Amino acid sequence: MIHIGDLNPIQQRAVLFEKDRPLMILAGAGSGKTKVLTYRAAHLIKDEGVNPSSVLLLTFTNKAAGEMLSRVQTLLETNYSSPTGGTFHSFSVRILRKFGLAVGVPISFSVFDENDQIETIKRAMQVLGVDQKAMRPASILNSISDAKNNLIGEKEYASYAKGSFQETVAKVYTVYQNLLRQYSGLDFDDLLLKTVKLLKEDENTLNRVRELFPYVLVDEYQDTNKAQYELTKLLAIKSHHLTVVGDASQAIYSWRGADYKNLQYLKRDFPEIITINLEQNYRSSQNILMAANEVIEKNKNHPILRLWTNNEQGEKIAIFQAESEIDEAQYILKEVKGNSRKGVQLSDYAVLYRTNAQSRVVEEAFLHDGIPYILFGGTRFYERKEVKDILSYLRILVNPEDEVSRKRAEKIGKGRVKKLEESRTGIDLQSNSISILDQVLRITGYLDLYDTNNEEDMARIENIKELRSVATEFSDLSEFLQQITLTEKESRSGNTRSSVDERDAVTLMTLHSAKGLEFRRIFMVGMEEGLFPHSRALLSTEEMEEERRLCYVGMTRAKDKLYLSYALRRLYFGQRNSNPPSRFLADVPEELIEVKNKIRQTRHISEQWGFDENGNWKWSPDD
DNA sequence: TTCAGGTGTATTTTT
DNA sequence: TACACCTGAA
Repeated sequence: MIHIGDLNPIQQRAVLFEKDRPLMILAGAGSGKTKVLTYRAAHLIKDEGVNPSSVLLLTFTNKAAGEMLSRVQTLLETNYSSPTGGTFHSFSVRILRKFGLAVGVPISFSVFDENDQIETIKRAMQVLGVDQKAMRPASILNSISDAKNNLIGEKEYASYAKGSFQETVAKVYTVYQNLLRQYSGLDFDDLLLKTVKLLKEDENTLNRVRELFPYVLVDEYQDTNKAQYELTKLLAIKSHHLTVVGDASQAIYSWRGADYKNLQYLKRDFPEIITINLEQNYRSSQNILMAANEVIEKNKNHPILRLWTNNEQGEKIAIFQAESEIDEAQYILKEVKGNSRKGVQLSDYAVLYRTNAQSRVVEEAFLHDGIPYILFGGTRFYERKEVKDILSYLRILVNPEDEVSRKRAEKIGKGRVKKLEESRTGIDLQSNSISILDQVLRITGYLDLYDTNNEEDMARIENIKELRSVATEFSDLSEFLQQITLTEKESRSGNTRSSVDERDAVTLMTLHSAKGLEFRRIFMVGMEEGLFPHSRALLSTEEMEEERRLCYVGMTRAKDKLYLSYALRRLYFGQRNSNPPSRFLADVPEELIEVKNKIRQTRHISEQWGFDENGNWKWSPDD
């Protein structure tokens, strides 16, 4: 038996719940959802005798997948092999490599990332003579991606298209798909789409895959899109061996096609599904939890778990009214420095903001005072120029049809591509990825482009070395290329900026990237109408609810202390604005708040703003 | 092939 | 304000 003594009774029930029945675990923030899911996987294997490789764990990020697998492994101890796990996308790649031919997917397809997609869209627009200034390729791609996420193919889209925009999209969509076929390329969305298509159309494969993975466990189910929903349904509808974990209140990716309603749809497709709610929170203080509850309660369109905790009441929520964005940053600085003397570490802090552009002011303040920080979300490793350059060489070797990569390679230098093509016959594509990579570097002389005395160039060379070390992990080149496009790597260069001890640093990131993480002390900055909630969400109830969920996610990251701040005047994209304080602030109950700035301590903030008796937004700063 | 200068655009970004 | 992208000239 696996040891479940450290779980609460409800968690235990979820872990031990009968294995042949579909189970939906609604798990609030900080309620131990990953713990429950990993324990359940371990329980199936160790106590129920399920073959480890028959257990399929699906998530959205490689990081989360990796962590789940290693946690299961720890629970199982050594004499068990690992369950199967990964992201929906990497799982799809594996299925398509093995069985994709049945729906016309070549084994060595290229995986097109967003950049490649845009390039292909541009090409399609060129073919059709669509003016790229009149219609932005990115917004066309958006519509196409949206359609794909909802399993709408180009023909079906064309039949629904209304108005000139959609009609153009429909045309581009068709040409785009033709180009992808020509290039032997699948974009991110196709990976899911084609896999669903394959399982729907080819019964042999469906049965085979069901045999291979009779037990399916999915984390963060509120983030699934239609394609992912269909995929899990296809896998589990017959066996009923499905466990999903999710929380509608933490759904913040609807703009990428995610639909928290999939949690409800599951009840329709699996009528015998049992729901277990995990509502005890182990992370936050009572005050933080109460405040977060009040904020999320305003949402009417989805179920809301009422979290509770045995933790201490804790400190009050600090609200700070800054004069400007610079003043706001100074406040953070002062607070961080003040507490560091009291034994609070820099790594206990995270500063969360709605938009990336907001990081700059905070960075400047930290930089000026020599406070080390880690900034999340720069250019991703596999999107760096030098990495993509080399990958484009490799991609044309594996898949000569890949015109997007060819174009990129030719931009580096036509001569180099020519040399590479001439040597093609001398390169054994069956040999190790790393040896092929080294041959490519030698043949193209790519490294000559960089000057070892130049600091920036050296960083690029470092990245290439990093890429080499990843290549050693894959023997098959085609598999290497397909998987790494779907993998985010921790990029070490250029992120930490300080000479001080690198391990202890404040974290700076967007609210979105904070999901799933926790910190002792959280600053949420820019709590202003138009910024957070963002101006784009102001007109739509749906989007406003998502902003509110985002606020909830941010607040529930904090264990001990939550700081909310806003600025009376803010310079944003070269414009000076005066935004009213965020409506979310007004939802935090008065008795949980301490107002940090001296100026307006006399008057309680909720008298200054909020909704008036007619439900209209009001704001009256007293100067 | 390279680079300077003009132009357009700026929400979030798991893969 | 800032920067990615495109264009055209050298």
